[in-house]
Amino acid sequence: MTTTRRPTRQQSAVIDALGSTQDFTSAQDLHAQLRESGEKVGLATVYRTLSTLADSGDVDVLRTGEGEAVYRKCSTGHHHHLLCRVCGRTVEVEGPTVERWTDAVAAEHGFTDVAHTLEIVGTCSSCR
Amino acid sequence: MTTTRRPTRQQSAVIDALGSTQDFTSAQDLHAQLRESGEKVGLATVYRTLSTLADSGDVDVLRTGEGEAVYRKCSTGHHHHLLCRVCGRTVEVEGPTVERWTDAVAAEHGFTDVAHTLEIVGTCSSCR
DNA sequence: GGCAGCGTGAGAATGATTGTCAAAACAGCA
DNA sequence: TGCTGTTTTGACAATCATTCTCACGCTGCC
Repeated sequence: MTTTRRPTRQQSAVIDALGSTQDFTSAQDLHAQLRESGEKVGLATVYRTLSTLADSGDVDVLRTGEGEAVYRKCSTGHHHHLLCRVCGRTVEVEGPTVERWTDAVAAEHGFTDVAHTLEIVGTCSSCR
Repeated sequence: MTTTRRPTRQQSAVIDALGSTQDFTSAQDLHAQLRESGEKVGLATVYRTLSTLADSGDVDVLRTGEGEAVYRKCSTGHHHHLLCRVCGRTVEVEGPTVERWTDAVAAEHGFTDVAHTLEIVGTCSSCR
């Protein structure tokens, strides 16, 4: 993967399937979905494509309470997730405060090219 | 589990081990740690104890990026890590700002029993 | 002592994810 | 168009955390 290549049929299928919903979807579900719609894509390929996309920041990844990785297309803007530990519901939140703080702290310690991940887990009002 | 019972030796060992650090610790690590310190506790028991504690809300659980469950004794005052992506050096940082912000955001969305993870990755001054 | 009930632990089972490797698809070139 | 080296794919095996199973031992009670 030295250069940017045109996505293959399988990769496009994965991306399309992911784009067809707003929800977080697991690799397994995505694979089953592709199967049903007639696309022949191997499970390993689904995983490979997803992790590549995740690496390049084109999709969001997080873990459900059961430890399953779930993915969602969401390219615009950097944001964080508020996750319910009971029902798995997620809320997207933005935090200029945090962005500024992390940058400041990193700079203070001489770090550059800073990236960060922040995940908030709690119990949502309906699962109380 | 109809009545509250006195914790067994094994359960106490797990609780103590968990209490001996501020960090989130995986069940596997906890088990290894107990082994090293001479406590004979089965892995299954570590898992059982941890999930019981988690259920009763005595510990926080969340998932690492690798899908490992990590546990921490519920308390305030923890820190985050600033990680150099080149040399792997880590710096511990504290952030009342972030703590306050996450709590506020969570509350705003009706979330309770909030925990969070924040990791900052960058390039440190010597690896520039 | 003897019995009942629960916690324990070794190892098997499970399920998601990753690794392996031969075959297929593809790009560039003659 | 046919050839060749490279990349991607996919069936399957391997891995790893976690959960399940079930015989065994401990504790309290008669």
